[in-house]
Amino acid sequence: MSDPFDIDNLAEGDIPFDGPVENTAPAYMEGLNPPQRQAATTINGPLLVLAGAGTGKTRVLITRLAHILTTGSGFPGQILAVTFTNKAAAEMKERVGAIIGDAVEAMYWLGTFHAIGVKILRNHGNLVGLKSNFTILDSDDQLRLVKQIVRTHDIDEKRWNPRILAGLIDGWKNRGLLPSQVPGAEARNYAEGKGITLYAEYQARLKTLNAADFGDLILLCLVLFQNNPDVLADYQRRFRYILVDEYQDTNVAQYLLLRLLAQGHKNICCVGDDDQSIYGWRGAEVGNILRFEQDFKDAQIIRLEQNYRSTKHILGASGGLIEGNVGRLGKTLWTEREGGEKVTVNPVWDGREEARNIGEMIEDRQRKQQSLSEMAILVRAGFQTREFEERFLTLGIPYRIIGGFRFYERAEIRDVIAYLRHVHNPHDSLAFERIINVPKRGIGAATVNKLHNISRQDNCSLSDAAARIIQTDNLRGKARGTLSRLLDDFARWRDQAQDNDHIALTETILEESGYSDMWRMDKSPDAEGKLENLGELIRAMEPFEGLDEFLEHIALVMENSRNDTQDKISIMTLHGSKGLEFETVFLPGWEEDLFPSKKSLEEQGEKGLEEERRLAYVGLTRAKKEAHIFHVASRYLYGNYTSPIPSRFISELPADHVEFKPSQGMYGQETQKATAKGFSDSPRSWSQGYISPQLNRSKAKTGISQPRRKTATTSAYKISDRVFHDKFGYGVIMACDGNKLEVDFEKGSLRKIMDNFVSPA
DNA sequence: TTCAGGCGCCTTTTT
DNA sequence: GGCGCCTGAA
Repeated sequence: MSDPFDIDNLAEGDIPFDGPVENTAPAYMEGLNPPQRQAATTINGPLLVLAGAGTGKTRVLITRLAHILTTGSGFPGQILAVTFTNKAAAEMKERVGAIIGDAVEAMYWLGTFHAIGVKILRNHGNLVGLKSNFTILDSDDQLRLVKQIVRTHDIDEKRWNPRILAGLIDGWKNRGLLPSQVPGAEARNYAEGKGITLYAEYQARLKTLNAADFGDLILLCLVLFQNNPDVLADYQRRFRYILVDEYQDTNVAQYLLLRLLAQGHKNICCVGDDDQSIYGWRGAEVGNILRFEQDFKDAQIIRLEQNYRSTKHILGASGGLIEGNVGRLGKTLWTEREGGEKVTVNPVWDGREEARNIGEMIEDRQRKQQSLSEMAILVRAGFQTREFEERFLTLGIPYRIIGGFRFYERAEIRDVIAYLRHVHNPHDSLAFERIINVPKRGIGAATVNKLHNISRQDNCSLSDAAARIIQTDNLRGKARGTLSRLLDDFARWRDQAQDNDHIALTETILEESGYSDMWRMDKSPDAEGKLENLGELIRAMEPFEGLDEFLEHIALVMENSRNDTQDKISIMTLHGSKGLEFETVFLPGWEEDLFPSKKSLEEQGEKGLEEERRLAYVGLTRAKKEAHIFHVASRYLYGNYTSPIPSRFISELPADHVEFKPSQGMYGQETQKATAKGFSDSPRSWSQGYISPQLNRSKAKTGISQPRRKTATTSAYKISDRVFHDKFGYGVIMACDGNKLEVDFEKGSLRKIMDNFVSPA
């Protein structure tokens, strides 16, 4: 499907830096191969760079930016550089800075789509009904607001879950559709046609709240530009060069925004890989990349196909797999590297076996001096991580789970932020509602309902409503007093906020509101951790100048930036692994229904299957040297044992690049290929040839635990010491054996744990 | 208003 | 099997 002539044709095109510059190529160009160099220097006109996995995409992006700036073709402020994550934006800034120095600080328009949307709306939001200090709602706030609206409409929430509506609204916004533009047919998707009305109401409500949700940050920019050609023209003039990373992940709204902005200078460069588009389920449109040539006249396309990451076998296996997708732009990755091991397929009995086998392989590689940070376990779904965690805790293999709960999403953190948000902006009713009865003040649903009614009637904020109600007899006794006190508290905190010491302010609020006390009194095992998190929040606030900056930061950056330098193996979802690379990659759970995900196939059909296949492709291509696929015969899922069949993706792998491992004695001596038929046709072969876990465990003991025991030092802990564990909380040591402890945890479990996983308490 | 027990769901996730 | 959400009783 790939067209090898493309590159040749393009290479002979009129590239400004052919010839003379070749000899005097600046240092930052060194080491780029011809297509990479061409991608970095073709700065005029629309350009699509199709960058396969591991082909040096980031390098090209950085070089291109450096090239534009050092040749004086554009000033830092004239470049719009868009990424999808804050992490990617930060990395880009750092690496460009390493080449061009402090000038990178002037790259005001380098950031995520959303961050750029915010910048535009803070300046011109008044043209779309937003004051410049508008609040950014996260998905939690968004859902609460949707619920409120649904409830005013007498809709059966059982039948029409507000979450569905929130999802629909997101989807519409991703496609750049205002309530008036949603196709009528789609109204039927929620509550017999009320969907669009509710969407309209939701938008109206956002305006009263002076708030925007994530989708609005793009959608309202579109509206702004469509209705105000003069403002658009300004931005079109300003953005001399536009650069978009991970273009395959753009949604329709983002694409439309780019297209508007690019009409000025038409110097737009999009970099992406259609084979790595894995976010279709949240609105990403692969079509954007497939259509680039039609949408941007005279567009050039450059393919980066030389892979610098993986061995031939890994490229062969992943390349063969992805060929199963139709409608690709097509690339054939190649490498100069020789040798390497085949991708292995490992049938095991169940999830515990899977974790045990992978654990052994990890220890094996550790003994061969491979560091843990060069290994990763990539799973399809979050729940798969548990089995590995448990196994690694017993083995004492340090691990790191990437993704999962994020710091700013924890309830206690969101509570404190709600206090701060409401101090910062008294009209932030969602924040006010969140903490109006946290800690418990005796202001329950009945009171809040009254407040909502007033707020709707008088079109005022919730705290205004509160201020009004306490003047009346509408609310009596205790509630009236506490509410009045709460309003006084906020008034006082707002005064204190004038001092511009956001840290002291937060500490005051935590104490005076009784929030810290609430957790200090709490007897539950995680209360301690919650208090620690509050401390961490205060620390996280330190780098910021004031409350404004901090709130803006956390609205857009939800990730936990705890740095952790210890050598650990990474466990993460396949989605989370995009853009990363490891020497060795373990891919457990390649079974039908789990991977490809049943739900994805049910909802999206062939389209869903192709996205799952791309996910498999992403997983395999993370590996530099080794990729090991696992599938089980018995998977414990939602309280039931299931007998899955191996993933169809396994049988799609080209045989030349794959080694099918024997299934741990389950088929006797015979090395059997695990085709999709393998297990389902002969379920009995599992029970017949299967070595019991007990047997295997004793084998594992002699093979694995022994050398570990030799190096075991005497633990600093002794029996009856109290300790704390990140996951299990507090406990008391019941037994010590070298550095292995047996701990009776207060949450009720008795566990064997390596001493470096606990701290004294 | 609060808390306990029952019901239903259960992929991926950034901003 | 377990968590979160909602409902109903005190």
